[in-house]
Amino acid sequence: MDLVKSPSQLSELFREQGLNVTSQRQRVFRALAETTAHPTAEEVWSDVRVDLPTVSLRTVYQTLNDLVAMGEISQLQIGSGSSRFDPNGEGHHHLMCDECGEITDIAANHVTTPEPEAGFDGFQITKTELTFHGICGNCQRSHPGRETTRS
Amino acid sequence: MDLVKSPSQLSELFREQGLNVTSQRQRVFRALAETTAHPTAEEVWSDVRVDLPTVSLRTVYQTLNDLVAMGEISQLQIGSGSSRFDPNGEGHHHLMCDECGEITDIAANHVTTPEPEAGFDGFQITKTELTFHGICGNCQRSHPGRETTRS
DNA sequence: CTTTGTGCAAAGCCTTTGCACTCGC
DNA sequence: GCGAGTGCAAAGGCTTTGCACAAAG
Repeated sequence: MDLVKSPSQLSELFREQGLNVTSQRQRVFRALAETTAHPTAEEVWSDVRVDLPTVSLRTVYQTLNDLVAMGEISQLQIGSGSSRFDPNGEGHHHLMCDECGEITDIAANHVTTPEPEAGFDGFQITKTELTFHGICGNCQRSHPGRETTRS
Repeated sequence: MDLVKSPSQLSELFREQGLNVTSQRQRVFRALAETTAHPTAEEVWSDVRVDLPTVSLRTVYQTLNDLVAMGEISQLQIGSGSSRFDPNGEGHHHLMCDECGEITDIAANHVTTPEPEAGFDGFQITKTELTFHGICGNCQRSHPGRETTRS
């Protein structure tokens, strides 16, 4: 059930294709292995920049596209905004602040993942993702209690 | 814990503000009461058009904006794409096809909703949303077994 | 010297709104 | 006649890519 190979496997693959394995590319590989379930290009970028602050978004797209071309990850064109890229990244859930939009990851083992009863109309479930909506600590501090959550 | 008033309450409110309650507006109210947790304007539109096929997206935006202005719903500018509007809409979960992006609702009682253990860093959870990712029946039929889910 | 990376700017797409007009009460 | 609704088209924002040049091995 893993979809994305480890950074070293991907490196190997790149070499096989005659592509150099640069530090930027390796860092993208790692980002894909470590980040959230379905990151956008920008999320990958921001993760990569932790270690390589000068990397350009252009390069991230490039590498992501290369990976898509090789069939190593898939590009999901979903809904409105940006594409999301699909590595494995099992075991993440989300805590999302409805106020500021910040998303925090939660390790899966902090929560019991429910199993739905059987497939719905032939739907084959590959991944279960939990999103807890609410107000993050920061936003709660900013304003005592108002519009978004009214009591 | 309900955030959005019932259609009739909202109608009343509109009248109080000196605004007419038209069929379009009422239908938007109902859509907000019935639809998914955080619908986009377009999702509301598409729901409304079930009954009022000629309604314009413009009108939906108008009504939604009115409601936001009156503080009855909140507009969440999250991530990249379109704003989402926040009514109550408790009790929905999602089945999302990673292939075609189709989203199906599941009634909450088909699934046991897990409770996370306590708040994470002061995060106050107001809503738990489950998203099952996978491949829908249609997409499975389209191609026997390939890239997106590899075995 | 060739392959990558970079930065900017433009292309393209999508959501959202402004405008001018029509409709219904 | 007035408040609302409609349709279109334009504005605006965002993601993604093309290009020309710089850097690295």
